[in-house]
Amino acid sequence: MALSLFNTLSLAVEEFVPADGKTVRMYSCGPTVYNYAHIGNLRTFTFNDTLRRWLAYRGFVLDHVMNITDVEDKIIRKSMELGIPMCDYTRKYEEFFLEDMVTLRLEKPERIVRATEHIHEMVELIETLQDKGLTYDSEGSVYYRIARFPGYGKLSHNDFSGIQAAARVDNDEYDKDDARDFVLWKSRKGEEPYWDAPFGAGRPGWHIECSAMAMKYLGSTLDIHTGGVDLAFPHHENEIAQSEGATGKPFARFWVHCEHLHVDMQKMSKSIGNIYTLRELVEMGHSPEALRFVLMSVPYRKKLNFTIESLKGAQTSIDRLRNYKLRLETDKLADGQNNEIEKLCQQALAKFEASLDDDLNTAEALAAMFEFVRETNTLLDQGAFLAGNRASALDLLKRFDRVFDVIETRATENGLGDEAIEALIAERTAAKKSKQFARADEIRNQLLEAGIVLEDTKEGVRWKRK
RNA sequence: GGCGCGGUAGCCAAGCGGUAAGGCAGAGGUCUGCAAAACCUUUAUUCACCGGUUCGAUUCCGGUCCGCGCCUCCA
Repeated sequence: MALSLFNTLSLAVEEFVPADGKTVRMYSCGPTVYNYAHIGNLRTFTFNDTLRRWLAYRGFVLDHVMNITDVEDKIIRKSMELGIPMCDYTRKYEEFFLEDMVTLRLEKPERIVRATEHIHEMVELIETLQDKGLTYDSEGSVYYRIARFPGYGKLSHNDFSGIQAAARVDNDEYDKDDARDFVLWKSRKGEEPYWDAPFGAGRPGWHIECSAMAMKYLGSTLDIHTGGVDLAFPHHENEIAQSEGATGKPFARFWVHCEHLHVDMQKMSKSIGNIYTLRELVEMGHSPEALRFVLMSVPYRKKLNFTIESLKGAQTSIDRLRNYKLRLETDKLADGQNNEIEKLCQQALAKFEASLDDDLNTAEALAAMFEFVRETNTLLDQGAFLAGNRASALDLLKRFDRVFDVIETRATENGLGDEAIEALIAERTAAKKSKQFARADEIRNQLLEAGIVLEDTKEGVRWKRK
């Protein structure tokens, strides 16, 4: 089966091929940088990463753009409260975000673009919409007149025809003609940051940045546009109105949305106090890979219920894969090649690939791996796994890690060097031989404290860094 | 009210017409000086409930109950 994705436009899983057959032009709504990203944000960005990696695995070239929203109401309010220039404030959180991406092993999109560096493009886009008669001015601000855009609601599958005739909506804050209308350009207020524009000083509305930047870098029609489910309406619906209103062409062929993450069955919220950040989890002693594993273990279209328990389970699962890899690399195996095992490798790879092709079914892909690990561990125990089978099993792990990226460690050498460790192991082996088990255990504990775990196998001692 | 999603073992979760993957946790066992690692056995005669279609339904259709999301800012 070919690579397919669930498209919010059609509410169906469709086969995906980039328009030009080769390069995937993809846009992802990025973070608003006014705070640390929480694990819910991170789930969506991890989904972007999985999608990226799988597209690349399938041989497509990526041209992936992600925006950084660095001008927005909350940002303005917070930076003004703190008396810090807006750009200093946002730059700090942008850096934290990029650090988190590295920690979580999220691949960097080809381009990460800031809203404040594309005001010019936004102004031009608004002018185009004005020229087409799709806007109206109100007290220095510019609004989109949705009644002029047929098809509004096609992404969120809302039928707005009923309220189409609605006359001027009462609203203290905005002076809109229709409830669906939204602001493209907000007139300057007080000491807020502003930019000059033909229609007056002010700042861009929330939605315009994505349309302007996506089209600037990727053209009028994107292959894929991604974001969290909550963005489908109104944000993405409005992006469609802006972009298609201006170009008359479909804005994105595929809209792919990632479901939310809950914590302990509840929505994350400040009042409940169940908002976690990557940094907090790492401080608590959990590994970034464990979080990555948890986030990837539930397919992106299902709500994910995060618990600390699941994080611990994820770590155990990762350790299992790492132990298996170590075993493949270090076990003494008899010469030859067992064809049955080669067949198992092929089957596991086929299931792994088919699962991810099927709308990124990461849960099933994981199952394929674990099934393979269990089966071949048994064969390893039985001595049926031969030296000639090593390569294909390791290759399978490598392919798995091209997407999941949780097996390879980034642990750096700490304190003890390899030679010192080998020396201590030799001493312990000698102690064991002369039945001095107390001394042997003492050495093992000493190494454990240094982060070295020993395993006694039939062929001798195997060690690994924790 | 409108649109959409979901209810599968203690927990997470796949499967979605042919008789229940996988992970974690638990119990017992093999191996070991003890560990660790690994393996084996064990944990759903059953997939919220009630009807219907079918030779056959967890999978399709209708209804009921429960939970959730969006419809205002939100990943």
